[in-house]
Amino acid sequence: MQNMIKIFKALSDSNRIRILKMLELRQLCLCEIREVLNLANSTVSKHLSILREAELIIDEKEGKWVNFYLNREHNNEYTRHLVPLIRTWLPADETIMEDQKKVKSVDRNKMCNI
Amino acid sequence: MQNMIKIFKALSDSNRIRILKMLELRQLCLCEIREVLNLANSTVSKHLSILREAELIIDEKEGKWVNFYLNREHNNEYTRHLVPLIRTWLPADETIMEDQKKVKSVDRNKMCNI
DNA sequence: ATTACATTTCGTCATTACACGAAATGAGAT
DNA sequence: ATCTCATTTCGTGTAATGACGAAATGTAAT
Repeated sequence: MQNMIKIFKALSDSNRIRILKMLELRQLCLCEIREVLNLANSTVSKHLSILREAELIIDEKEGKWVNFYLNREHNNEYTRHLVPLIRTWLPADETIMEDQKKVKSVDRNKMCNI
Repeated sequence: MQNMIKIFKALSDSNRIRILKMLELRQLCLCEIREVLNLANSTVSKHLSILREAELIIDEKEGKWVNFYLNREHNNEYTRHLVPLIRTWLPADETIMEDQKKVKSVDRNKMCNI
Protein backbone atom coordinates (compact mmCIF):
# COMPACT_ATOMS: atom_id res chain seq x y z
CA MET A 1 0.00 0.00 0.00
CA GLN A 2 2.86 2.40 0.81
CA ASN A 3 4.14 2.23 -2.76
CA MET A 4 0.73 3.21 -4.09
CA ILE A 5 0.45 6.05 -1.59
CA LYS A 6 3.93 7.28 -2.48
CA ILE A 7 2.70 7.67 -6.07
CA PHE A 8 -0.50 9.48 -5.07
CA LYS A 9 1.56 11.80 -2.85
CA ALA A 10 3.87 12.53 -5.77
CA LEU A 11 0.81 13.48 -7.80
CA SER A 12 -0.58 15.72 -5.06
CA ASP A 13 1.40 18.85 -5.83
CA SER A 14 0.65 21.28 -8.64
CA ASN A 15 4.30 21.95 -9.44
CA ARG A 16 4.92 18.24 -9.87
CA ILE A 17 1.88 17.85 -12.09
CA ARG A 18 3.15 20.79 -14.16
CA ILE A 19 6.50 19.02 -14.53
CA LEU A 20 4.84 15.80 -15.69
CA LYS A 21 2.73 17.66 -18.23
CA MET A 22 5.81 19.48 -19.53
CA LEU A 23 7.64 16.17 -19.91
CA GLU A 24 4.81 14.93 -22.12
CA LEU A 25 6.21 17.25 -24.79
CA ARG A 26 9.87 16.35 -24.51
CA GLN A 27 12.73 15.57 -22.17
CA LEU A 28 13.95 18.49 -20.07
CA CYS A 29 16.85 19.32 -17.80
CA LEU A 30 16.40 20.75 -14.33
CA CYS A 31 17.24 24.30 -15.32
CA GLU A 32 14.72 24.33 -18.17
CA ILE A 33 12.05 23.24 -15.71
CA ARG A 34 13.27 25.88 -13.26
CA GLU A 35 12.87 28.57 -15.94
CA VAL A 36 9.26 27.61 -16.63
CA LEU A 37 8.16 27.10 -13.02
CA ASN A 38 10.21 30.01 -11.66
CA LEU A 39 11.34 28.11 -8.59
CA ALA A 40 14.73 27.68 -6.92
CA ASN A 41 17.03 24.95 -8.23
CA SER A 42 16.90 23.07 -4.97
CA THR A 43 13.11 23.11 -4.99
CA VAL A 44 12.93 21.72 -8.52
CA SER A 45 15.53 19.11 -7.67
CA LYS A 46 13.46 17.98 -4.70
CA HIS A 47 10.30 17.71 -6.81
CA LEU A 48 12.19 15.69 -9.41
CA SER A 49 13.51 13.29 -6.79
CA ILE A 50 9.98 12.72 -5.50
CA LEU A 51 8.76 11.99 -9.03
CA ARG A 52 11.74 9.68 -9.58
CA GLU A 53 11.09 7.81 -6.32
CA ALA A 54 7.51 7.30 -7.47
CA GLU A 55 8.82 5.89 -10.77
CA LEU A 56 6.89 8.53 -12.68
CA ILE A 57 10.02 9.87 -14.35
CA ILE A 58 13.46 8.59 -15.34
CA ASP A 59 16.69 10.53 -15.50
CA GLU A 60 19.76 10.00 -17.66
CA LYS A 61 23.03 11.86 -17.69
CA GLU A 62 24.10 13.52 -20.93
CA GLY A 63 27.36 15.42 -20.48
CA LYS A 64 26.87 18.12 -17.89
CA TRP A 65 23.13 17.83 -18.14
CA VAL A 66 20.66 15.43 -16.64
CA ASN A 67 17.74 14.68 -18.91
CA PHE A 68 14.44 13.95 -17.24
CA TYR A 69 11.90 11.81 -19.10
CA LEU A 70 8.41 10.62 -18.44
CA ASN A 71 8.65 6.96 -17.47
CA ARG A 72 7.00 5.00 -20.25
CA GLU A 73 8.31 1.61 -19.23
CA HIS A 74 5.29 0.92 -17.08
CA ASN A 75 6.90 -1.81 -15.03
CA ASN A 76 4.86 -0.55 -12.11
CA GLU A 77 1.24 -1.57 -11.69
CA TYR A 78 0.24 1.92 -10.60
CA THR A 79 2.21 4.14 -12.94
CA ARG A 80 1.26 1.88 -15.84
CA HIS A 81 -2.30 3.12 -15.52
CA LEU A 82 -1.79 6.55 -14.02
CA VAL A 83 0.76 8.01 -16.43
CA PRO A 84 -1.46 7.45 -19.51
CA LEU A 85 -4.51 8.69 -17.58
CA ILE A 86 -2.83 11.93 -16.58
CA ARG A 87 -1.75 12.39 -20.16
CA THR A 88 -5.43 12.67 -21.12
CA TRP A 89 -6.22 15.04 -18.25
CA LEU A 90 -5.95 18.85 -18.05
CA PRO A 91 -5.98 19.38 -21.83
CA ALA A 92 -7.37 22.89 -21.41
CA ASP A 93 -5.79 23.99 -18.15
CA GLU A 94 -4.51 27.58 -18.41
CA THR A 95 -1.32 27.03 -16.44
CA ILE A 96 -0.48 23.80 -18.22
CA MET A 97 -1.01 25.37 -21.65
CA GLU A 98 1.24 28.31 -20.79
CA ASP A 99 3.88 25.96 -19.45
CA GLN A 100 3.80 23.84 -22.58
CA LYS A 101 4.12 26.94 -24.73
CA LYS A 102 7.16 28.03 -22.71
CA VAL A 103 8.69 24.57 -23.04
CA LYS A 104 8.78 25.02 -26.79
CA SER A 105 10.84 28.22 -26.56
CA VAL A 106 13.10 27.33 -23.66
CA ASP A 107 16.69 26.39 -24.59
CA ARG A 108 19.12 24.95 -22.09
CA ASN A 109 22.11 26.47 -23.87
CA LYS A 110 20.79 29.99 -23.50
CA MET A 111 18.92 30.01 -20.20
CA CYS A 112 20.79 27.75 -17.86
CA ASN A 113 23.45 29.98 -16.31
CA ILE A 114 22.83 30.44 -12.63
CA MET B 1 -6.00 21.29 -11.80
CA GLN B 2 -6.89 21.89 -8.14
CA ASN B 3 -9.82 19.52 -8.35
CA MET B 4 -7.57 16.76 -9.65
CA ILE B 5 -5.01 17.44 -6.93
CA LYS B 6 -7.70 17.42 -4.27
CA ILE B 7 -8.51 13.87 -5.34
CA PHE B 8 -4.89 12.73 -5.36
CA LYS B 9 -4.44 14.24 -1.89
CA ALA B 10 -7.50 12.37 -0.68
CA LEU B 11 -5.89 9.17 -1.95
CA SER B 12 -2.54 9.93 -0.27
CA ASP B 13 -3.37 8.63 3.18
CA SER B 14 -3.40 4.99 4.20
CA ASN B 15 -6.40 5.34 6.52
CA ARG B 16 -8.45 6.87 3.70
CA ILE B 17 -7.43 4.10 1.31
CA ARG B 18 -8.43 1.57 3.96
CA ILE B 19 -11.84 3.26 4.21
CA LEU B 20 -12.34 3.13 0.44
CA LYS B 21 -11.40 -0.55 0.32
CA MET B 22 -13.80 -1.28 3.19
CA LEU B 23 -16.59 0.50 1.35
CA GLU B 24 -16.05 -1.78 -1.63
CA LEU B 25 -17.70 -4.50 0.46
CA ARG B 26 -20.67 -2.56 1.73
CA GLN B 27 -21.91 0.74 3.10
CA LEU B 28 -20.69 1.61 6.57
CA CYS B 29 -21.42 4.17 9.26
CA LEU B 30 -18.72 6.21 10.93
CA CYS B 31 -18.59 4.13 14.08
CA GLU B 32 -18.15 0.87 12.18
CA ILE B 33 -15.20 2.42 10.39
CA ARG B 34 -13.88 3.69 13.71
CA GLU B 35 -14.01 0.16 15.13
CA VAL B 36 -11.97 -1.29 12.29
CA LEU B 37 -9.39 1.51 12.04
CA ASN B 38 -9.20 2.06 15.80
CA LEU B 39 -9.12 5.85 15.50
CA ALA B 40 -10.98 8.61 17.30
CA ASN B 41 -14.43 9.58 16.02
CA SER B 42 -13.27 13.04 15.10
CA THR B 43 -10.36 11.65 13.10
CA VAL B 44 -12.59 9.30 11.12
CA SER B 45 -15.07 12.11 10.53
CA LYS B 46 -12.31 14.29 9.14
CA HIS B 47 -11.12 11.53 6.79
CA LEU B 48 -14.67 10.99 5.59
CA SER B 49 -15.16 14.68 4.86
CA ILE B 50 -11.96 14.71 2.79
CA LEU B 51 -13.17 11.70 0.81
CA ARG B 52 -16.58 13.34 0.38
CA GLU B 53 -15.01 16.61 -0.80
CA ALA B 54 -13.08 14.61 -3.39
CA GLU B 55 -16.35 12.99 -4.53
CA LEU B 56 -14.94 9.56 -3.79
CA ILE B 57 -17.74 8.72 -1.37
CA ILE B 58 -21.35 9.72 -0.83
CA ASP B 59 -23.23 9.86 2.45
CA GLU B 60 -26.91 9.40 3.17
CA LYS B 61 -28.79 9.70 6.44
CA GLU B 62 -30.71 6.68 7.68
CA GLY B 63 -32.32 7.31 11.05
CA LYS B 64 -29.66 8.18 13.57
CA TRP B 65 -26.94 6.84 11.34
CA VAL B 66 -25.13 8.22 8.33
CA ASN B 67 -24.35 5.61 5.70
CA PHE B 68 -21.20 6.14 3.70
CA TYR B 69 -20.99 4.63 0.22
CA LEU B 70 -18.40 4.43 -2.49
CA ASN B 71 -19.38 6.95 -5.15
CA ARG B 72 -20.30 4.94 -8.23
CA GLU B 73 -22.00 7.74 -10.10
CA HIS B 74 -18.77 8.74 -11.81
CA ASN B 75 -19.92 12.21 -12.74
CA ASN B 76 -16.35 13.32 -12.21
CA GLU B 77 -13.71 12.79 -14.89
CA TYR B 78 -11.11 11.79 -12.34
CA THR B 79 -13.06 9.59 -9.95
CA ARG B 80 -14.70 7.89 -12.93
CA HIS B 81 -11.35 6.32 -13.73
CA LEU B 82 -9.71 6.21 -10.32
CA VAL B 83 -12.43 4.50 -8.29
CA PRO B 84 -12.55 1.43 -10.57
CA LEU B 85 -8.75 1.35 -10.77
CA ILE B 86 -8.33 1.35 -7.01
CA ARG B 87 -10.90 -1.42 -6.81
CA THR B 88 -8.48 -3.65 -8.73
CA TRP B 89 -5.50 -2.66 -6.59
CA LEU B 90 -4.23 -4.07 -3.28
CA PRO B 91 -6.04 -7.40 -3.66
CA ALA B 92 -3.48 -9.11 -1.42
CA ASP B 93 -2.56 -6.37 1.01
CA GLU B 94 -2.38 -7.72 4.57
CA THR B 95 -3.97 -4.71 6.23
CA ILE B 96 -6.73 -4.43 3.65
CA MET B 97 -7.58 -8.12 3.94
CA GLU B 98 -7.78 -7.91 7.73
CA ASP B 99 -9.95 -4.81 7.49
CA GLN B 100 -12.31 -6.48 5.07
CA LYS B 101 -12.57 -9.50 7.32
CA LYS B 102 -13.45 -7.22 10.24
CA VAL B 103 -16.04 -5.42 8.15
CA LYS B 104 -17.93 -8.67 7.80
CA SER B 105 -18.25 -9.13 11.56
CA VAL B 106 -18.75 -5.55 12.63
CA ASP B 107 -22.34 -4.62 13.58
CA ARG B 108 -23.41 -1.05 14.18
CA ASN B 109 -26.10 -2.09 16.63
CA LYS B 110 -23.63 -3.81 18.94
CA MET B 111 -20.46 -1.73 18.65
CA CYS B 112 -21.51 1.83 18.24
CA ASN B 113 -21.96 3.08 21.81
CA ILE B 114 -19.32 5.62 22.66
C1' DA C 1 44.68 21.28 -12.61
C1' DT C 2 41.66 24.77 -12.88
C1' DT C 3 37.46 26.82 -14.08
C1' DA C 4 32.60 26.67 -15.20
C1' DC C 5 28.33 25.23 -14.33
C1' DA C 6 24.25 21.72 -13.78
C1' DT C 7 22.59 19.30 -10.08
C1' DT C 8 22.13 17.62 -5.28
C1' DT C 9 22.35 18.01 -0.38
C1' DC C 10 21.88 20.54 3.96
C1' DG C 11 19.85 23.62 7.29
C1' DT C 12 16.04 26.40 8.19
C1' DC C 13 11.47 28.43 8.17
C1' DA C 14 6.44 28.70 7.22
C1' DT C 15 2.48 26.11 6.10
C1' DT C 16 -0.32 22.12 5.85
C1' DA C 17 -1.86 17.60 7.46
C1' DC C 18 -3.12 14.20 10.98
C1' DA C 19 -4.03 12.84 15.52
C1' DC C 20 -6.69 13.54 19.90
C1' DG C 21 -10.36 14.96 23.50
C1' DA C 22 -14.03 18.01 24.61
C1' DA C 23 -17.87 20.42 23.32
C1' DA C 24 -21.55 21.30 19.95
C1' DT C 25 -25.05 19.60 16.72
C1' DG C 26 -28.98 17.13 15.13
C1' DA C 27 -32.27 13.53 14.64
C1' DG C 28 -34.90 9.48 16.75
C1' DA C 29 -36.98 7.56 20.77
C1' DT C 30 -39.26 8.12 25.23
C1' DA D 1 -39.82 18.58 25.90
C1' DT D 2 -36.21 15.60 27.18
C1' DC D 3 -32.93 11.99 26.61
C1' DT D 4 -29.87 9.25 23.78
C1' DC D 5 -26.39 8.73 20.81
C1' DA D 6 -24.07 9.13 15.98
C1' DT D 7 -21.69 12.59 13.93
C1' DT D 8 -19.36 17.09 13.35
C1' DT D 9 -16.78 21.00 14.85
C1' DC D 10 -13.22 23.27 17.63
C1' DG D 11 -8.83 23.85 19.84
C1' DT D 12 -4.35 22.06 20.15
C1' DG D 13 0.07 19.44 19.76
C1' DT D 14 3.12 17.14 16.58
C1' DA D 15 4.82 15.43 12.17
C1' DA D 16 5.26 16.01 7.27
C1' DT D 17 5.67 19.07 3.24
C1' DG D 18 7.32 22.73 0.30
C1' DA D 19 9.97 26.78 -0.13
C1' DC D 20 14.57 29.11 0.01
C1' DG D 21 19.84 30.10 -0.03
C1' DA D 22 24.33 28.34 0.74
C1' DA D 23 27.47 24.84 0.37
C1' DA D 24 28.85 20.42 -1.66
C1' DT D 25 29.28 17.32 -5.66
C1' DG D 26 30.52 15.86 -10.17
C1' DT D 27 31.56 16.36 -14.92
C1' DA D 28 33.27 19.04 -19.24
C1' DA D 29 35.98 22.19 -21.25
C1' DT D 30 40.06 25.07 -21.13
